Amino acid sequence: MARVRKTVTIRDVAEDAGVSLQTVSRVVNGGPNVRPQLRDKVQAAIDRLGYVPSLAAQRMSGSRSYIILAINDRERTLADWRERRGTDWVDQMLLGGILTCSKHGYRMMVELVDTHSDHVERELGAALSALQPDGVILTPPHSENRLITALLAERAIPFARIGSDAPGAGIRLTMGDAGAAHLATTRLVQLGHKRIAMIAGPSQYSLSGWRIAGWRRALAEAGLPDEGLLEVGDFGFDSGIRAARTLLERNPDLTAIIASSDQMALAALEVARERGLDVPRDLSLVSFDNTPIVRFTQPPLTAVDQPIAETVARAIEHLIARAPGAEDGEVIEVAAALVERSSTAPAPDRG
Amino acid sequence: MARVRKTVTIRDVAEDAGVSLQTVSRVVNGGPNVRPQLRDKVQAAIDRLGYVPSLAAQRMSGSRSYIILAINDRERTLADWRERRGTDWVDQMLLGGILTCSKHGYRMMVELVDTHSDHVERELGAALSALQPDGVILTPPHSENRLITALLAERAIPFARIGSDAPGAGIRLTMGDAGAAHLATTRLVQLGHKRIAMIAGPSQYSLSGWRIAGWRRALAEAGLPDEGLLEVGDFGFDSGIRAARTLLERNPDLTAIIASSDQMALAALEVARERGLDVPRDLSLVSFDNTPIVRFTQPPLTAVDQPIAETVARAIEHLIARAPGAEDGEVIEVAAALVERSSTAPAPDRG
DNA sequence: ACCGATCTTGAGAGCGTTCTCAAGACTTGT
DNA sequence: ACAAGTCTTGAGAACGCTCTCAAGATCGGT
Repeated sequence: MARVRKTVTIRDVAEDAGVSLQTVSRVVNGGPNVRPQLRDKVQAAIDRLGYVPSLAAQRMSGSRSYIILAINDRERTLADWRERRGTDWVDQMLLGGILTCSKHGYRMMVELVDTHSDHVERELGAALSALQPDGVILTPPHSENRLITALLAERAIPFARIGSDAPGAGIRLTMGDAGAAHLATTRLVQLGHKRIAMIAGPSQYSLSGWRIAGWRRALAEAGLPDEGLLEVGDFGFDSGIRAARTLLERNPDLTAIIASSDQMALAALEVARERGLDVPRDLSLVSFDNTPIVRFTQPPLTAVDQPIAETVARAIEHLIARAPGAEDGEVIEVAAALVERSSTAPAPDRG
Repeated sequence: MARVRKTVTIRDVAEDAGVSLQTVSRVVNGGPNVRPQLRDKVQAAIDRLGYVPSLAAQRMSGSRSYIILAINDRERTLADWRERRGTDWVDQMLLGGILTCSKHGYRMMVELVDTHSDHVERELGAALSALQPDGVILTPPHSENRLITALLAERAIPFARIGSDAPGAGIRLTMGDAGAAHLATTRLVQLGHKRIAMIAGPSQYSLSGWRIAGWRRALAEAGLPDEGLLEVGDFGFDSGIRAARTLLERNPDLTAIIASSDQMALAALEVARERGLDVPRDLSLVSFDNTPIVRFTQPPLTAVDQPIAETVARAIEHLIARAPGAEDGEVIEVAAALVERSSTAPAPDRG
């Protein structure tokens, strides 16, 4: 039986190096005003003993908690997960978060919260009290929730809102939704398409509006109409089926669809198949999100890649470093990219 | 400007209820020996004030940290993520973990560790010192790593190893790999297949061996040969391409392949396509993992669904509850299921 | 009623860290 | 060489909680 090793504390290091606790603390935190010689001696002791400060104790002593909390929607996450749909937001956030946090000595935690329940405040409040995070990242639809932002403001916890339009406290980040929709639409225009429809997300999401705006602007610039070419879904597969059917029935001359989620794009692909339309020969398709599944459909889908991980990374850096310009109310835009695969092609020749 | 609310501490509750800190603590922790009347009074104060204990303070005072740490391989996770391949392990673990943890008042954190670097110990040691988790969950290949298990044993941190054969400390959990491979193979035998190949994972992974064993046993039971029908990949797409080509060239009468990962199954599908073989008419295909992508291929793949989330959930419950039978060295088996889709069919008639 | 055992409650220390503040060691300017 | 700063270091309190231990309240048996 190996003897259980006692935890190495700051006191052990102080004794080993023959200095006070305070000096060790200063060295650990890179504080100023420590003579180089002493600093080296302490650092040597730290390395030798393998000392790492206890997060809990650091938090206790009134300094930071070194925890960033990401809030996700429980219902949607669980549904995605249960149906093995791919929990894109969660893993993208988590990875972007973990990487960025660890770079700065922070940790990321994910909290699932019920958006629609009356006790959002209660649930979130409990998490905040327990964890006392140094920052919170809100994704849609939580980033649009007034109750939540008010709660965070009241507790003076810095937070970042991703994909929200609502003004107010907190840094805001967007993933260039309008620009991406504009880009995708313009690309389809270049390919000769004249009737380009959009299946949008629900209107409660600010990003739905941005995408519609980008699409409209591109159409207007090309002198193309948008009447009858917009349908609204809920990001899910079934809503995509309904929307795609409606669009294709109403517009016999439709040659391109932009869907506001991969699931809805998959649904559009399915509808095309059931109507005997070949993608991309008869119908071009662009989706939003670029989750792993769209690479393996037949054909692989052209998609707008949402830079979730990068956006979260940016959010975290502002949160912890209070990076220059991290004023409340500032808006940071991370650009999305269009990944062209095989679901887009020149418009069919209507000879 | 709303006034910033001060954190509610146990002291506030004690004052409000007119009792000592200790009594509040007992109520919060469900301690024994508190008169019902007093308990109710304290509970009322807790509810009124919205008190939630600080995790950091709890940890400090020598009790538990209420943190479960899951260790994942950094390299593999990052590669999966960068290529938008779907980080199945991460999100499945995370979700199973978050759900189970929150049910018991715990939190889950994910740590990415370099398996192949010499400083695994250093990296992991730092995480353990900082977080002081109450339990650690190890997935392959970390669950097979002696250095890691020794480190955890030395620090007396309970840990669970998923998918490892290596004896030693810690609870072990498997996802019924042998059984699942046996099940899949038997199903193919029932469909009339006589030449059933396997593309296995690397031999360092215990689960590779288990799957091969299950496959071999099923073949033996059916009186079928296994010579020349085994190829080894590294779970990745490219290795699957090589393995599938080799198998099909070497065995002209091959009618079924079981791949030990979704990526390798996708590769086999690709190879079938390039050789003009129709799946499932000419070749049946079964994959392992059942990540979201295999539902959207053409045809959708029959797959062994790895119950990662459930396994993690079980691991956590043993770790925190020290559930009955959580003896070190115990092995818990969670059964995997076969999800039949359209990549399997009766063996072609060799007339 | 009385004695010992058991319940219930509270007081005080301690967990590992950082914060505040004060004391001593150097500088610098004259 | 002396006063007035500036650096460097350390002592002690504080953070919010649970642990240990002791004191008072209550109970059961005679």
